[in-house]
Amino acid sequence: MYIETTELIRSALQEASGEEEVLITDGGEHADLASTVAFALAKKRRASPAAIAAELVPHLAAALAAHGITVAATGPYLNFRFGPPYFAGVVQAALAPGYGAGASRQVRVVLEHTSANPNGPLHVGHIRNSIIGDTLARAFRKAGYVTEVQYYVNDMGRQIAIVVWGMDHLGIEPEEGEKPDHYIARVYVEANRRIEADPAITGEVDGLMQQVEALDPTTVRKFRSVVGRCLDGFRETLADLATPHDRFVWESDFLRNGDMERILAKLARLPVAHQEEVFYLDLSGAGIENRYVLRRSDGTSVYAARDLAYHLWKGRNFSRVIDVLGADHKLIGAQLQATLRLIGELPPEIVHFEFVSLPEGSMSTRAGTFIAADDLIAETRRRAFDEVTVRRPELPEEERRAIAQSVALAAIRYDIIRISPEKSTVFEWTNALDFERQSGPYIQYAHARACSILEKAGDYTATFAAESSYEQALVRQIAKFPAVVAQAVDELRPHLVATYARELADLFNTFYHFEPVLRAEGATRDARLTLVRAAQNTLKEALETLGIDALRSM
RNA sequence: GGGCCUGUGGCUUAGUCCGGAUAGAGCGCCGGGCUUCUAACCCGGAUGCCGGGGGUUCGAAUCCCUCCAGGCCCGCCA
Repeated sequence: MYIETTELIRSALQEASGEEEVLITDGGEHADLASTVAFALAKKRRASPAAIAAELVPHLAAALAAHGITVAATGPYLNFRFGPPYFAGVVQAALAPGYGAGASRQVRVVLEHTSANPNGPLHVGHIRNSIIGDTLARAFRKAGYVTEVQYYVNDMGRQIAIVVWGMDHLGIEPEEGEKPDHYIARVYVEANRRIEADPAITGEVDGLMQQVEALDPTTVRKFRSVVGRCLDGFRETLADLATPHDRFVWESDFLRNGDMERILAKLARLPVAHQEEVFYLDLSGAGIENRYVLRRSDGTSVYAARDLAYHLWKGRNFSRVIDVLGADHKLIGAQLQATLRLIGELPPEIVHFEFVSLPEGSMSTRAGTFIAADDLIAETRRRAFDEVTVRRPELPEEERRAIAQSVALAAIRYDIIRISPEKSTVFEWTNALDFERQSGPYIQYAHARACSILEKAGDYTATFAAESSYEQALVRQIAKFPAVVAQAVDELRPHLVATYARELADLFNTFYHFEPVLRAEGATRDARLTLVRAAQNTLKEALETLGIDALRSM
């Protein structure tokens, strides 16, 4: 309704002004929609913007009256107000299950996120990747795209070789009940310590890497075992965060199936290819001065070579390829894109997010200075449980536990997704554990309140009217949901959904605070209940797009 | 040194791509509201030369130039 109405006004403006670009902006408190086209026309027509605006009004009014839209000029601004048909239409649309979805389209999208090295547990930096990626994937699906989510498993890198060396030489055993990824981190940290003390070990690690590249069965088995164990740990964490993957793609598969050799052979024939000790590409033609090294002097391939094969495969099997990567991958991402473009393959669209650090400095798996996602989840659940127990002591423990789990997930996901990806952040416990305004639980709470009102209401007749300014403000926000989903997808900015949901909760809270629903009578009661239902459904759809449970009670 | 990202009240942040009407919000602070639909809530108040400077424009947080500060990258790691 919002999108359609905007288009209606756009064409009316184009018609009336003769301009292609009609400068539509949000009307704020002045209007539902506004246009500043009069400023642009002022120069051409050598008249004052206000006079031009006033002159356009009758033409616009005539064109839009049938749709219940009124027009007024406030100085140079053309202000449009949507009428009762709009408000009624919005509420009606918002009652439908799945509100906000775009028309389903036959575009296959592959979205890669997280893809952390399996050398230690996921930490609070990694899960920014998971949460941005997963929210984006949910938005894509909501917008109507067929979306497959993949995790690219780096199962043959140096880090893994270091863990394998540690397994063979250090005799570190898992502790009772220790998650495998945490155990592997201990081995990795200790192995690195040994390497620092005795650089000769690096030679042994190199040997392991050569053996795995040569597909030596024993070495391959060792690598697989380490990676598989770590991944088992990741899967638990990712399940806790509700950031699932449809497929885990193993890097070494592209070595085994020959894809990597094929693309390297193809690239070797390019004029930008150079073989001096190492095999590299000169991408200065694409504005990238750094050498893009694909093969070491000992003949083994580097990560970038396998990644090229992986992306070639994705590009040939999907019509859009999206990667969520840390900002530290910007250079290698640009090199990957440039190379694929060079050979006429589909390059990935990359969403980069900036670093998460700790107040005391940056996080490092190797140094053991990180906050594990598992610890964050456990602590947040504890806090949430205490909170639920204080508020709802009458509920059985099992139910409080279940609510706490959803609340904790909401707090964690929202705390991360609300921030624009390009902003670097510092992880603070107090922020992560905040369940008040501008938090996930705050939005969940608004939804639960709506559910509670509806439950107590019993039967009512759906009635579409938005009388008060509180009701209208709420309807205006409800109307924008489909546009917000579409925009989040178009611009690859999932945090727009987070901002939207919070504003929706704000407006709903204000509305029901001032407008009694259950105590209203007759048609007013019906209309308010209908609006509560529309708001509840929109909140639910928005929360689910954010990967947050829309609790009916909390 | 070069490249990319960021700089908005004490703190966290939306808005910046696509320039418009008094820059939104949360935390914290001050003051109010629970015999009334769950107070994880609501209402009111104080706090901003939108990093500095220059420019473009009728109009700049938003575009351009420049300087400053912070983060990241510049590996035969991933």
